[in-house]
Amino acid sequence: MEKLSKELIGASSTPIILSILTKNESYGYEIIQNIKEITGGKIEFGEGTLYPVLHKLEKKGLIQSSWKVAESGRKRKYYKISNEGKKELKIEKENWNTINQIISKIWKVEPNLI
Amino acid sequence: MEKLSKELIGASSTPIILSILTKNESYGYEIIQNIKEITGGKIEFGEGTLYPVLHKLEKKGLIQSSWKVAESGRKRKYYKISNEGKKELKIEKENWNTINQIISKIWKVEPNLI
DNA sequence: TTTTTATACATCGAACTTCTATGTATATTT
DNA sequence: AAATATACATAGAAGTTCGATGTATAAAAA
Repeated sequence: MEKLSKELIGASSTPIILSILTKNESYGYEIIQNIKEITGGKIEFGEGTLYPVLHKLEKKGLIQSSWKVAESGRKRKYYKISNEGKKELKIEKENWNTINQIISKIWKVEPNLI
Repeated sequence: MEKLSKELIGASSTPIILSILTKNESYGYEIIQNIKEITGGKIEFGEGTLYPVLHKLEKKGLIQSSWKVAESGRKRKYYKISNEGKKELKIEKENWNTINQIISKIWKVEPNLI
């Protein structure tokens, strides 16, 4: 089992990013490493993929950014989740449960709530 | 809980269609009704959405089509799954399990195999 | 009988997505 | 001094969903 399909990546990227930002503020480059780590390399975002997603989420008001200077002296754009984003994450979780119930039924196995 | 997001639809459309065709041959219009029924209206494909997906799957060799005339006298394009399609469905199921384990972990609940 | 609805296929263009490539810049390591 | 890692950003290619539109025929309703 290798890398996941583009479609599955697309469906999971928003809830995964919002979940990460629920735990801590973070910035693009770190989020990429983080996702790679927690998925055991099964999801690897390129920078050209993740940054536009972050911009989209910010534009929709689900996350907010602010430039900060790290101890290293490097500038980083930190993102935090907004209240809107928390609501959206809740909806996304419900949607994920729904689709799981649907495909569980189609594949005739027990549905699994997440 | 209403209709599912475009992304989730996109991620699930291929496995759902292949699963339907694993049970019986079917044709576009019927597949649309079928999906609407088994998902309780949560997934509703428009014709302009489903037909291109079927064409794509056929082009990739996952399904095969043949025109037939129904008892009603109506012409229908029936699709059946190919061996390639069966292999693909297996992979898609594995991928679905993988992503479920990943997001289960992220959301800190027990992982659930489908 | 004429009109409407349901069935059945197809394509187009708008909007959006992912991905690879490219560009810029700075800190750290070799 | 050079190479690598960190950090952000955008552009263009390819692919997707979706509503709109078009064609055609069978069944149902007016």
